[in-house]
Amino acid sequence: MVATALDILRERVILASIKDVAEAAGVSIATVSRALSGRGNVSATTLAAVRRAAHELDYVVSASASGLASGRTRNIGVLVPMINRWYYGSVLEGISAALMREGYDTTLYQLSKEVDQREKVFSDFLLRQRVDAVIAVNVELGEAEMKALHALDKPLVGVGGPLPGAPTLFWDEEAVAALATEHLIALGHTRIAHIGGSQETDQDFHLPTRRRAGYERAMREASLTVDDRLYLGADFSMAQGYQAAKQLLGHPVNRPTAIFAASDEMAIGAMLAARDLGLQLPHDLSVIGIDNHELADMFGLTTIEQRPHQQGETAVAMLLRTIRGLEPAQGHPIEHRLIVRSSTTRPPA
Amino acid sequence: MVATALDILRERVILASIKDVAEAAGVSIATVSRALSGRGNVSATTLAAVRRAAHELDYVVSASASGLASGRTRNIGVLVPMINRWYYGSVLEGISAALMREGYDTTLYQLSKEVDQREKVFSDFLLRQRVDAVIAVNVELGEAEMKALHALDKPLVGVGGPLPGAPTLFWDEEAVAALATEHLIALGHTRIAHIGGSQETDQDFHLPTRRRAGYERAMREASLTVDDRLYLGADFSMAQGYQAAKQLLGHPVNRPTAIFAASDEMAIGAMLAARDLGLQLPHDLSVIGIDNHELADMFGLTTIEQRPHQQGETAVAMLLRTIRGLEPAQGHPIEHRLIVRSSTTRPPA
DNA sequence: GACAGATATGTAAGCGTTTCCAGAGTGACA
DNA sequence: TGTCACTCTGGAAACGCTTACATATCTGTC
Repeated sequence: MVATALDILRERVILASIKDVAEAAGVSIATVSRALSGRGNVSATTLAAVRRAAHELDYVVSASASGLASGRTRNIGVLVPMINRWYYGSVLEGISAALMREGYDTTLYQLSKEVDQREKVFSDFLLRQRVDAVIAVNVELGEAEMKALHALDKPLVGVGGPLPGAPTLFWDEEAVAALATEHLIALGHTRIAHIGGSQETDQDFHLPTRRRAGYERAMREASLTVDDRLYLGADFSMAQGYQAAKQLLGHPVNRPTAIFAASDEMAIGAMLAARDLGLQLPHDLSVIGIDNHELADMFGLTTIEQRPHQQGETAVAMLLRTIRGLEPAQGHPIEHRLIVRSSTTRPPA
Repeated sequence: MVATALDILRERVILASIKDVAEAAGVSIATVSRALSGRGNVSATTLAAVRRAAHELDYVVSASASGLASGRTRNIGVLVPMINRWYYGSVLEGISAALMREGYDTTLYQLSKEVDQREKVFSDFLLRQRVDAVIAVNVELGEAEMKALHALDKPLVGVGGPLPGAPTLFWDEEAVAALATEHLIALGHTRIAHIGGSQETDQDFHLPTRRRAGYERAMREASLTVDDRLYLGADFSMAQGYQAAKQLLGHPVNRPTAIFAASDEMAIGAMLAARDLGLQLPHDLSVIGIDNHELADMFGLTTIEQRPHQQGETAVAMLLRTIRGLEPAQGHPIEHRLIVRSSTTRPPA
């Protein structure tokens, strides 16, 4: 019988257990466990022998057995409301890369819109004793959910959203929004519109409200009137940003000279709308967004940078401090940075 | 001492074990296991008693213990090259939602660009016996990696990329590209440019090459000459699509009347470039992409739809068939659909 | 050279399940 | 009434580790 390429693939490996390693190295299984896990004293020669045996047998510790015996799983649960948006994808990439570097697995719990599915995450999935800790990304939790999370009695870190009772990496949303607005004010704009969140988006996370508050504060501090007709809600997507901008710019009276959008995607939508209306950018209209989305550079969009990948990495670092029993990390604000590109300029004379 | 809101959160739950449930229900632990897992015979009354006891004690089976004893983990490993792109995020959402519905956890293995990290996925992470099966999304695996994957001897399903020896959900890339090209030909175009992949992108997955082949086949079948000057490589991003289109359209001689881009993002970049050059769309230039990206609708982009969320769901269904011991699913092509919007029209007279 | 303290190793008791096996009970049938 | 087949249940042996405890060996000190 001729071995085909596929036959070779089928070549199956019998997994070695700690016992096999112990025999091969000529020591007890307790010593193997100590040598490989780095807990307890092992002489240098024994350590070397065990390592070599383990390597030759392709031994990898069984997660179930180790987890059952020790209560540690080397696995972290990550709670996200969705995955296929640039922000969440980037945070996840950061988290997953950092965890892998530290030898941890990442298991993903997407909080579905379907209520019973969402409930199951808290009542079943997280209770299976599969994770050592939880990172919650930008999720607004109900009281029962918070209780369930804390009842796990496992380290917990929040990213983005507020997470009562747990260290959280948060953006000072108000300050960020104020900064964006102040940038426009400093350029001389007075009629500044804001495209923020809608009723709907605000239920998920209160961020739009806080950004709007920052915008209004900056306006007032500059003694500019806040005109409700210059506020429009949208769902943070490019398409709705486009719609909202058309609405704002199409009105014959008192057209704004600048738009502050609560996300880069909406800001880009606004730029496209202005162009379609025949406005010259940035001469006739300045636009600023928030995120430093990967598309911002291409559109020359002035924005405020948040680095989601970095946030994911930082959250992992905070979590590991706690897991390793170091003084637990404190929640703290994420730094932000204004990136000025070509989409903002002085208002037309 | 007054209980604050945070104190309430700290209220800790002692986890019940199967023994507690057995005592509460007045049966043996073996019976509880049978009742709750649905394996083996249990009388209706016993079943009810066990269920009630389990519910009252908030009992959830320990993943480690169950995994150790049975070898089943109720956890699926998902291999992806990256996360923060619309396509991957959407596939992941589909996979994760479908798995959760079935009571499975999803653990994420992002194949890093760093070689040693990538190697660790195959040599350590996947061998920890933490997963029951693996879904590989659009990853081009080396021979050693394929061997490692098959050596796990666990069900394996591929999405997108080719996965020798495992059922794969794949796109007929050539047919899709040919269809896009034929759409333009049918409208009367003869000078059709193609923006495809670059050397670099092709190393990751051979998809750009196959798409180019489809384009050339369609051209030849229509007796049109394939002009190498009408091919440009890019990295599938909007920015590089923009650059490539500027290059193609800026040339004074023999400007193409249509562009087929191998991704919607590149196609949108091309549309923006054309606009910036003062061309009237779609009159002066037709553009077609591939993906039906979430932005395609807003830009009126004609495209060929692939539904990544759906693909994720389907992959899970295929996997579960195998896990459950049903006749394992066969790999098969994903259906595709031409969606005609306003970005394509007849060439200028 | 005796002894304390540190270091290295082995023994064995879990960890919380699943599942094989045996035995008890039940009903059908001759 | 005895036998067989079937359903239901419990006892107990895994599953592959970690770790408390006991023991043995090695330092250095006086």
